[in-house]
Amino acid sequence: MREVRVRFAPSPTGALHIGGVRTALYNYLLARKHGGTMILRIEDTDQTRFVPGAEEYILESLAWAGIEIDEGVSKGGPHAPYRQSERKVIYKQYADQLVNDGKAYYAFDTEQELDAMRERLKTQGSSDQQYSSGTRNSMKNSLTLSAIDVKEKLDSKTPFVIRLKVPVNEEIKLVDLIRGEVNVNSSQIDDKVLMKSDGMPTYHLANVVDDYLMKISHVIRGEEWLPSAPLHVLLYKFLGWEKEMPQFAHLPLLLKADGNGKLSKRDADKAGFPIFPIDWTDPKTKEFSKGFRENGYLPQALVNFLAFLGWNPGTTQEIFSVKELINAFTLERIGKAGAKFDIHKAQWFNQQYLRAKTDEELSEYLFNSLKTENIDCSVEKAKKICAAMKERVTYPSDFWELGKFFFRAPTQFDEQVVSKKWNDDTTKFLGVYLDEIKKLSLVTAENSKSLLEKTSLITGIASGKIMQTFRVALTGGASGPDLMMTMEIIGKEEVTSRISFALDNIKVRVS
RNA sequence: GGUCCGUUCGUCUAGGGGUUAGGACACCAGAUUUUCAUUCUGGUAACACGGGUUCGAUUCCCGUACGGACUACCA
Repeated sequence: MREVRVRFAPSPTGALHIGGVRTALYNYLLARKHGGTMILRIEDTDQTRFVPGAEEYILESLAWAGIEIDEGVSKGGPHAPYRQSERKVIYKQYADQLVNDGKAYYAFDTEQELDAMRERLKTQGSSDQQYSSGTRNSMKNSLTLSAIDVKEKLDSKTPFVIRLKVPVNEEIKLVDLIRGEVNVNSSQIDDKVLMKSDGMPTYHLANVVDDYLMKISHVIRGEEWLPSAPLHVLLYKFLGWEKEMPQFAHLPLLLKADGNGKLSKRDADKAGFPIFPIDWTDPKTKEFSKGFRENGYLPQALVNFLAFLGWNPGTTQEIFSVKELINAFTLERIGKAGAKFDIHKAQWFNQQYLRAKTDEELSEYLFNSLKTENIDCSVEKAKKICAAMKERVTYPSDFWELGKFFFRAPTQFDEQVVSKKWNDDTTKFLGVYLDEIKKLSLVTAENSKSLLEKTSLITGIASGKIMQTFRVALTGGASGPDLMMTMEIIGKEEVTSRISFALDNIKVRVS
């Protein structure tokens, strides 16, 4: 097997879609598995779609996800530059070569003329309106114009593009590592523009030239490129690079969770989950897109989730560290069908990764929230809270969101529980409990528990009957972690004042 | 419209000519628990359809349907 060199080649036109992150991940996994090289190339040949900040966004997103770049933009390397806009002269050279070899030609058609051609074909009922072997002879190009005319146009700086002269009726075979053999007849392919009138190459020329020059061994990209892959094969052939042609692997698409179709920001917004790695505000439209990072997803969890969208190891193991992923990953085990993006599973992965952390690591998350809330807390207390909350959080912010009551006495009480279960037994039980707890010097989970039993004996009320109202009195909410531990954490002062407050403020509803 | 790609529980998927079609998420139920959650146990639930080939097809082949991608001087 030749040296593995793969590339992730996004264009800086906005936020990096989560599907792009998965593509990058698979590239990265393959590179790491074979001790190869992961290259980041920026495909910015469309100047009209360039969005400032997008490249930085891509870099930051990949770094956050732990996808390391060995060579490329921001990193440098033997094949620099890695930004296509900076490689203009290189592409021109190969485009010229193709023209000289008779594999490509100049075309001078204006936009209006192209439109007219398509319109004409349409009204004729033709099934395709492509600029191809069937139409090129009726257009304005170096194939139909005299050599003198062409020279004159070129000299007078008439805008032109260079088009590939796609042969007629030739079977083009392409072996895709995921889909197997794909055959396309060349008559189906149009005379793609290789060089645009602004002197920039199109994606097709640029990616083939760069992949060759950068010695790419595997092209792993989204399925949307499959239809143009035969064209790329043709280009390799025409350029004389057939032997060095990389292997192709076209990844199945990420689809929306319900209904059909490609996963879009619209759908994600509607369902309330992100589809971009990190927050992004479009500098032009000011449109905001939320990110997985800011929404509390751990990068490892997201990576694990993403890896399983379209790939699986063939075992029942689901939790994989990046190292394990690298080890287990093979292109052969990538599926063919599109995968629906179900955020539930991502949440589950997030929970799993959160739970695997130590109380100490977890308390960092809590401290983050406490800092913005301006609340002081000892490390010991934070760790205890995290230990108690660990099994019930999905996101790091949940430690605060679900555990506010550790720091703030309730002012409101769960309506449902109060109206259903708050009764004379509750007030009686809590009254006695309050008196007893005041006698303790320190409240621990243990002694508050035995006090519970003691109070039960004194009052003759089973503790089970009042536990829910007890919790509401203490925390305001109907559910939460172990109550005794909660009492230990908030301490005697808080426990007594909260019980008193509840007793004074919750009205008994006579049923 | 044309070309290409795809189709196993609701979702991610394993499997593969003869299986009780397996796992995970979600969902439901029971158990545990001071509540909720956790945990444990159990359950509902799938081979798109029609033709072949075959003793036998969900698996192979061909169609159909459905879905998707592409069809720009965008990537």
